Amino acid sequence: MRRGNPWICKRMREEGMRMTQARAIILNIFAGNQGEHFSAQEIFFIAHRINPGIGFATVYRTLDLLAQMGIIQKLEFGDGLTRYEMTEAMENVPHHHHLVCTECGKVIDYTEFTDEEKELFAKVEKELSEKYKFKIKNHIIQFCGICNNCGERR
Amino acid sequence: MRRGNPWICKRMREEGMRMTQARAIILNIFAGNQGEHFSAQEIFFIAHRINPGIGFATVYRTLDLLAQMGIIQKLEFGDGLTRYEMTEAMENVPHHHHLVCTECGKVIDYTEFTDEEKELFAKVEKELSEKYKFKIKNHIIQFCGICNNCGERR
DNA sequence: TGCATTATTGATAATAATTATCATTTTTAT
DNA sequence: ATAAAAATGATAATTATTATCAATAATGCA
Ligand SMILES: [Mn+2]
Ligand SMILES: [Mn+2]
Ligand SMILES: [Zn+2]
Ligand SMILES: [Zn+2]
Repeated sequence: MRRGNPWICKRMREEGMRMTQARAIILNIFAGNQGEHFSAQEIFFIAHRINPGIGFATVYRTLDLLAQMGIIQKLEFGDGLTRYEMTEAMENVPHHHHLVCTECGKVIDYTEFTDEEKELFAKVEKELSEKYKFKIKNHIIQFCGICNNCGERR
Repeated sequence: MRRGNPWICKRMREEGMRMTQARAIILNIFAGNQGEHFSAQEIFFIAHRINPGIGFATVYRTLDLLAQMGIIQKLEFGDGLTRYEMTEAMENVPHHHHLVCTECGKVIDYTEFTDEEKELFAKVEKELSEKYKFKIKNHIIQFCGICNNCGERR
């Protein structure tokens, strides 16, 4: 079986870690499902279908590891589950923000940013960094409200 | 004992709910500690000091209720605990965003927004609302990174 | 290719946060 | 004061996540 993105393999080897079957499978799940926001359970079930030997603990460990490495990012949308998606450090992953429906939990990604928006954000990050001596690595932006569906059935 | 903000009492009565001791105590904790981000446990311990009869379940129920009413807001900063703060629907609560240290968990509130920033945000919300038919109620904005303290000890 | 070393795994138990249950107590309107 | 209903607190039950540890698989080298 192909053992996933060579860049990731290299980074792992450099830190004395190994590219294992379980890790490759989980990475593939993320790579093959752009735009999804997976919980540990969801990853477990999908991985389990591919290799029924895989255990729950490994899923949690791998998610932690990949998050540490900056390959995936932890997200919480208020439904009590931690969710994960690939970061834009990975190729083909566009920068995006989220719309979260507080009624049904639906999450919409959007990627349309005006130049004005991008510039302003860069400026704000720079100012905050300096003012608070804070090394900003990324931002999480969610607009919370009521989605199309939930709005209608009122 | 004073039974808290009349506006909140009124809203509760209107929906057939009652302004109870426990609720008043918890509301007071929030009102008296602007800028804190309390977990259920923290609220429980403080409330317990004021009235040792108060129970854990009531704390959870009250936090849920107040969040439903839009008086407090749920926040998750990635430390596994759900936290709460008063919303700007309450008087004396300024609109603000968060800086979150991914190393030690420290959270900084900041309230300095330029007019440019505010205008742009209003515009973006409006455009998103229309494009995705999404009633936006509020937004959660966090800049994640490494705080002053954690940065130095590297 | 076979082997030794050691990171990783899977099964399982342990934690810890949150939710559900239900008899008892408060609140509120009369 | 009283009756009806909402709310509470003690406690058990769930549920997500972590820790443990013997067994397994990945890696570098002979
Ligand atoms: Mn997303
Ligand atoms: Mn805050
Ligand atoms: Zn919805
Ligand atoms: Zn820090």
